[in-house]
Amino acid sequence: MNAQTDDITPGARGRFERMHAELRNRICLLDYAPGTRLSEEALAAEFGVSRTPLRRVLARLEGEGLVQSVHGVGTFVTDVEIDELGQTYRLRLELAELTGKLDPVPPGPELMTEFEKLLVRARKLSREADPKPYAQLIMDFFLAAQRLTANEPLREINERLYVRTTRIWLKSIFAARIDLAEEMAVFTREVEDVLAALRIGDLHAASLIQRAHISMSFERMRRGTAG
Amino acid sequence: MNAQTDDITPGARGRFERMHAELRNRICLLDYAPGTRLSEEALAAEFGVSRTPLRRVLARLEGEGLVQSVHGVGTFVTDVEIDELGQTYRLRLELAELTGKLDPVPPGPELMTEFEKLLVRARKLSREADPKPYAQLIMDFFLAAQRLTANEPLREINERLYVRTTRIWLKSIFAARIDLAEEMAVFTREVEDVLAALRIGDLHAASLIQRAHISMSFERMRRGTAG
DNA sequence: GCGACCGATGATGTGCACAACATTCGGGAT
DNA sequence: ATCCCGAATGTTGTGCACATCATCGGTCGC
Repeated sequence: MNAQTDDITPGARGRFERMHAELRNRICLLDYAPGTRLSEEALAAEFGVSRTPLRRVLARLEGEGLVQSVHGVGTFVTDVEIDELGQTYRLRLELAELTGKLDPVPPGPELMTEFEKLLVRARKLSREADPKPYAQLIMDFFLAAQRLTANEPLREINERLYVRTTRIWLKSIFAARIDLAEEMAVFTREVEDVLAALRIGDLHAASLIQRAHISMSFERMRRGTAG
Repeated sequence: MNAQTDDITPGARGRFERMHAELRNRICLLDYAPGTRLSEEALAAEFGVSRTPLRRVLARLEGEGLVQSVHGVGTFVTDVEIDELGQTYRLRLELAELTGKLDPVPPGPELMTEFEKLLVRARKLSREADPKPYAQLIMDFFLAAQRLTANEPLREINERLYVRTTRIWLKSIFAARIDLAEEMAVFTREVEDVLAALRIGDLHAASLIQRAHISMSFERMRRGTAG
């Protein structure tokens, strides 16, 4: 997810980072839905390594709360129950606002261009059966917004909570109860509003907008899942 | 660090948890100072296992930012430079206050008793050459304060940031520039004030007091280290 | 027929030998 | 004397065989 993740670092460390990033992406983009069993042997064969280094990757993912290994049964992509999801979202609300207050970094022209491209992508994205483009767009927007703070620990924590919750939210969205087109319209509006705030240099406002949208999107999910 | 960490869970999971907790404690209590090299073979022999499961523990610790492994060189206890330390402390300030606002849990009589015991320990603790009792007391106070919120993700993140920073702070304290007796007097005052706030049921005030003390203690460390 | 037991099966966990890598130290050419 | 190269050493990383565990299905006893 970080910038240096996708480069072609040689050696053992590079292999580890690439496998880790790849598996995390698959989990976040719902290639592996919550509950899916991950075969160590199959993944090891796919990446062309033995089980040993792959298991190290899985151990890291387990530390991040994305998978859970059970002796003699398998390693499964974690799911998150509604209670903990609510706690996490309430925390993400506050952290989103902090992103605009703690070590804020005014966006340069290239970052502004990136936000504009994200807005174009959001407007173009039509109804799709595959959750992947949605997940990718929303994650790219999240990552772009992360660049508005220089506080590295805050970014790390934000990412940590993001990958644990958004895939669950995305899964709920596609589970049917929620109107997908409306959800994307709301998201497009969020990008527009954040972009407007950034154009006048008000980072705190941008973070408040995101805070509001995180809150509302969770509320929509909660209502859609409950009925 | 959690309650279920120190129980005697059998099987592979239990061994892992126990080794992990033990090594984390040693790092946090400065048994292994920043920069120390950890020998996989020696630790494996000590715990009576082979290198394989021990390496899994080290991988977890690396994910938590407590150690770093370098191929062909060794795994070393991490140090934190002043810049990132400042970022982390600024973040911890905000999170400390959140602990009083997000899912607050009024302390029961047993927790109040624990705080009172901590106050007694703080008052008794005289000048010592060994940092361990100080580290243990401060950590116990931190853990007790964590029980004032039911927000599990917040607690997890608080702990994560705590273990990464407090050992560095403690190391600086014992590096000489800072008056140890005065530092402990300030800490005792913090426990007293938090206890007073809890007695009248004002959890937000308790969190604000802790926020203030985190800020001030970092400032004292910064000044002591800079000169 | 039904239930309990047990063996087969397939998964993760462990131990060990070896590979890859970085550092260090010593010897030889200049 | 100095610099460079390479072997020796010690470390983490990898591959593989086996141990341990949970699950499932068949079979035996009742």
